[in-house]
Amino acid sequence: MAQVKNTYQFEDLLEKHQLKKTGARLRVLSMMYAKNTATSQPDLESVMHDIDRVTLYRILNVFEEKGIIHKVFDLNGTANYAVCSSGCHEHHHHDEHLHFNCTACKGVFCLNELSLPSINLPAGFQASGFTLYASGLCPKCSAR
Amino acid sequence: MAQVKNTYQFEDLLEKHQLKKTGARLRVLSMMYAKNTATSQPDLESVMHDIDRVTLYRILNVFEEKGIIHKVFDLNGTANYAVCSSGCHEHHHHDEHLHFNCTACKGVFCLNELSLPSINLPAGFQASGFTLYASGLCPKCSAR
DNA sequence: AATACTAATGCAACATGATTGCATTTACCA
DNA sequence: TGGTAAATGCAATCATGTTGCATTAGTATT
Repeated sequence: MAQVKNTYQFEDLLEKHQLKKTGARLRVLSMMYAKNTATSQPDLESVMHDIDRVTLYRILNVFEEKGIIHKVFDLNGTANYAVCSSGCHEHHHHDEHLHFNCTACKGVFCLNELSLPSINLPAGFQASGFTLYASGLCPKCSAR
Repeated sequence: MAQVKNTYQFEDLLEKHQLKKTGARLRVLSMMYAKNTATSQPDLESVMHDIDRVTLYRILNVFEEKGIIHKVFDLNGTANYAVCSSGCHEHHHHDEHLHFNCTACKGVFCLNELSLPSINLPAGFQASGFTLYASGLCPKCSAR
């Protein structure tokens, strides 16, 4: 879901994680918080032409390490990133929700409101995290 | 699960799908049926040095189209392929089972015996397929 | 068994995303 | 307002995925 924030809140967020408040990081944050779908690095590159690919790569990496965003792969296996819900902490992500891949618009939706039912694994398997993927049509695309 | 088959059965399998019985295809089949984890193309390349990358790529693609194997992404977003269970048909995969990624040995396990609980999606979303991913330690790695 | 036809393969080349090293710049604290 | 470590930009490399085309090989037919 889109979580509206202003620049001051983004600055606080960076400060909280001991990250310097740079223009690139603030722009990435504002873009990711403004949309309700996950964002791939190519998505960011197509908008922020003046920021180097490697810089974006490292921004996404450090945001993931700090628990600000989490990574989710789309149907092509390319990494997408979405703003974490409140349950995320550094080095301990809590993205056990449903990731919906729209086959038409290629959007990746994080449906945080859905909780996963408990799963019993076969003997010997020790799971540290679950992620449920669904593919199909998102509301906009299915309305056509 | 490892499904033991002999060469004649692999030839029948290819014939059934109107695919020519070539050495490369038979070797890929025997390797994939022999193991109980999913196989990436780099895995195949590291063993079958004499077969071209592109050939392996196309073999995996045609096997997936025919419903012989199905694709599953590992934690790095690279494609892995596993032998389909009985429920798979051409252009209509039935891989709605649990995919387990071992963070230690990097193995990808398809746990066909587990069926997914039913999921209620938010209004507007129309799902055509589900896949559940778990990450953690497989039996061998957790035993250490 | 020889032939012909189509599918399958190998090779070259290209595309995209991920990743590292290093020099330069910038944020921020003393 | 410097000084310092972090952040950025640039160049380069690697891995995987993908297409086109010439050659080879499987298979059906005679």
